[in-house]
Amino acid sequence: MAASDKHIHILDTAEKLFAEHGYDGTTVRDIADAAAVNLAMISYYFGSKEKLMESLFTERMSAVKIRLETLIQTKSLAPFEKVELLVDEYINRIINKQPFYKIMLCEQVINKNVVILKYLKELKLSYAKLISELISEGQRLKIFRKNIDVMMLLNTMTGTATQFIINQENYKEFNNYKKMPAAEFNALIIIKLSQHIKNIFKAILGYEE
Amino acid sequence: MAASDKHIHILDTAEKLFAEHGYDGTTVRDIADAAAVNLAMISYYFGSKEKLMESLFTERMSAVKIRLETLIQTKSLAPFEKVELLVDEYINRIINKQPFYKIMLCEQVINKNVVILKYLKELKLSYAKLISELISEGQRLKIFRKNIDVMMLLNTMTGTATQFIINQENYKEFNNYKKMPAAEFNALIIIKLSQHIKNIFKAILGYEE
DNA sequence: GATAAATTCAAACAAATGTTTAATTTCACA
DNA sequence: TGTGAAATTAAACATTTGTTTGAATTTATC
Repeated sequence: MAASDKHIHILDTAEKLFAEHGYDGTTVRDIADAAAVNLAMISYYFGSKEKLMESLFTERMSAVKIRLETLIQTKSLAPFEKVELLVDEYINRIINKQPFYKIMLCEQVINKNVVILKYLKELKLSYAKLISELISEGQRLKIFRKNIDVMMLLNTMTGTATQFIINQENYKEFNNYKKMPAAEFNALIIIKLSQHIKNIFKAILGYEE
Repeated sequence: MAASDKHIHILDTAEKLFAEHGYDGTTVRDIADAAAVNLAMISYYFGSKEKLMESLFTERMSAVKIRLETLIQTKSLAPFEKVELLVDEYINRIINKQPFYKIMLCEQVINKNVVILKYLKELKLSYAKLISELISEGQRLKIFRKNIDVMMLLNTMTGTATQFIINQENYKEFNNYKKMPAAEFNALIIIKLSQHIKNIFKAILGYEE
């Protein structure tokens, strides 16, 4: 296995374990064993457990950051189309990257790693500003209602999705989805979640399609 | 200090630390030091770190459980009044008990302690069933729309509130609440959150006051 | 005030932790 | 094919971890 492949392999393994048992609940030995590499390789490649975590974050977040910057440039869409695009992309991302979003959630509660927290804060504020401008534009065009609490709306989007991930097994049980194959369930849930959030956005922003 | 007082004092201290640094990120020595009791007292009182955590959970959840059982009995309110009462109570509870809800959040992500997970699952399903019946009643009375995804609606309530807690400092910064005293901010936010969730419920359930 | 039970304490325990070491192996390239 | 850098390894390192011990102290009960 090439060095860069091993690097990626360790990150993938660590992600899985951090998501399952938390950062502090995962030992460097756990990661080494699961990735089938020597214990010392983790220090060798990443420097430390903490830096491995930071590597994982910057690696996984870079795509999000780039996408955000592209979105800011996009001019061709109407405000409500942009909002809905944003919802679709977010739901797709969180459902397809559940382990990472679990880690992110815990990391936000346990405010320990300042590097990660600063990184997350910047990204969040960028997002809030983007949507703020988007909504302002819609308000100028008289499509959106006035007095929108942008962050509260974002909390609803991210919160609903996050809570869904945490609550997934209960959801399956309650709605008799237990037997459905995982891929099919994921596809279904992406549609359901997106629709649910868009309905809420419509109701709060006050637009019709 | 009486034995039962010390018991409570240790639980309170542990709650604070678990919320700040997570279960695995908090050592028994951290708790003993912060509570100003001897290290051995924690084993003496609770048996183990794990059982201390379980004690904290059953202690904090018992009130919720009792309240839920009372709500199930309540007959005098209209369905939409019951729904709104439920929202109000939930938001009040989560805002006033933030540290505990942070712990609960992480504990759900990191599915380790089976005792706690089972406890939480039962309570959640009870809640979902209560609201399910509530909504069915509203549907019979033609007050609520048909085809409501109850768990998704609950995810939105708990998710929005949870996300708010996590995101609190960013929210303050973004909305210029930095200088507001904590008590005043909490009071304000309880109103804002409740109103926000109730608006969403109204839109999705489709009723008017 | 004597007695026994409950509480408190410093110290010790073994196991687990993140990290480093120093020797060995692998591999690209001349 | 020989050489030096990169990669890999088992072992060791010093701390930290949850828990226990056994003696000392306090408290409650008579």
